[in-house]
Amino acid sequence: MSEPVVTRFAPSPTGFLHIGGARTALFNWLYARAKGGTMLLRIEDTDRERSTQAAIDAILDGLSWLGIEWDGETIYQFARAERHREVAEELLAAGRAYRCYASPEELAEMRESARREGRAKLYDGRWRDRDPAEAPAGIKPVIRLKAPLDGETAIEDLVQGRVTWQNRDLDDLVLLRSDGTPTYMLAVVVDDHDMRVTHVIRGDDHLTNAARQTHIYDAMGWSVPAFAHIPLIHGPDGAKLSKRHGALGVDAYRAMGYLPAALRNYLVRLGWSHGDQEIFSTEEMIAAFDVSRIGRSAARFDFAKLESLNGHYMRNTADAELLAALEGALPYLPDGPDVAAKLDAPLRAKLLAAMPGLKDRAKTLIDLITGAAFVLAERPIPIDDKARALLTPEAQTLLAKLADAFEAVEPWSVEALEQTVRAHAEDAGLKLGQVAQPLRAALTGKTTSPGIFDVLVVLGRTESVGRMRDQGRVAAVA
RNA sequence: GCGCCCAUCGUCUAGCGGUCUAGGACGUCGCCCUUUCACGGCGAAAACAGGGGUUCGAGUCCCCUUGGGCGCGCCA
Repeated sequence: MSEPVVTRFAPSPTGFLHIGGARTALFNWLYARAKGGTMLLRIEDTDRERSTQAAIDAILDGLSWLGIEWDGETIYQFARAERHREVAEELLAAGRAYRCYASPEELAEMRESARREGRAKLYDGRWRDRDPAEAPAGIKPVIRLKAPLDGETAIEDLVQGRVTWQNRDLDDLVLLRSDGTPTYMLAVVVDDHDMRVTHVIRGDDHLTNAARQTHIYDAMGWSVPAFAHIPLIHGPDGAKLSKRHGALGVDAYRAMGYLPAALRNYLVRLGWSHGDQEIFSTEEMIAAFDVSRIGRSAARFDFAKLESLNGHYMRNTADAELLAALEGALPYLPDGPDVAAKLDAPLRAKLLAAMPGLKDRAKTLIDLITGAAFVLAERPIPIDDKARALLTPEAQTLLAKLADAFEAVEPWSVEALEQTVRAHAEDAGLKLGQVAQPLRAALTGKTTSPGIFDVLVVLGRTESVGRMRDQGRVAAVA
């Protein structure tokens, strides 16, 4: 009965896809999926000076890493400039727009006096009804919209509610620049209309634009789409999260070892809620999502929560799948390429075996690599200071004896190993921990690791005994 | 300066006039589990910005103040 939902994500390729843009894309995508509609992607590349192919690639790459897929062909706004110009001419012909010959200096003056006199409207409309015959020679005009002078303009925002402006505060915006290129305001309206966009979901930094864009829709006699202006994401300090303030691109989150599913889950809960639910599978998100549940206040970005969520997702990912995710992320992670270079079938098998113990202790894929260092290390393995301190002469003696015992343990299993170690500890009058810690130090070079018997099993008899002998010492020598 | 938006624990949020002595999650702090570290379990501290209304009754509605944000380009 009602028309199918069409949303769009419309980034300008002047930088990477930052976290706010990623969430906007996510919301557009979720809404379209939730309503059985489509999400379109439009690259707003009309600023020829600042748009770059690198930025376009980064945005596309970021979206696909996040698992956000758009429908249909990517639309490039600049390619539609001719159509935008047409609409401007149409408006001009219909008397809904006019040529303005004001110079930059005049404009600056107008702005200054408006500000001085406390007026909202910056451009005074001096060419609005002026005879074109008075046009100064040799000056290329811009085309401005004849915006309504009185009354008010309102939008029924799906998130913000009814928002109203007095038309006397809104001036005649430029549609076409003096060089004949369309402005953003014109291009957005024409494209959204031509693309049959039904729902414009974007950051609330565009809220004021909605009023002015409404004027263009009205002038063309087009129906205005539904707006949903979502609150912005701020940095931990409450200031705007933007490129200028050190915000990160989504590629940075990939490089920090976050899983796309975790980032999606974190992002969806920033501004949107579904009762007390914190964890959402993609299917659940789609089923539960609605713009009416989006809050109106800005949120601060909290790395601690993202990290916690990421840990949750890692623990709940099957070992093989997590290993695959790790391998896929290796090219982007610090030291990742080194790991990738030495990753062969036997090593992969060891990592897989170690994964249950590793993933419980990791919040990010970087943690996973750090934790897996003992698997990756080659004899003689590096021993850190805290581990070194554990390797006292007594401990070294113990390790040597234990190594002898390990030669004979059958089978090489957690159970058999534990039995052997406990027996040794008892004989020596030591607690299990007093034996386990030096053992851990010799085997992993650290004071923390997965369960020590799991470590032994993952490493195998030869490697384990070898590492123990590297650190061990027979009593007679000491 | 002008316009618009926002305001519940440190953070993300639940709350849609009475069930709120305000719930959940992250973080913090205890305790338990324990071979380390995690994980897990249990528990604690922690918020309705302030002031006026409306109402029998306000975190929930209205107004003001304060605080924050966004916008005000021939950028997008």
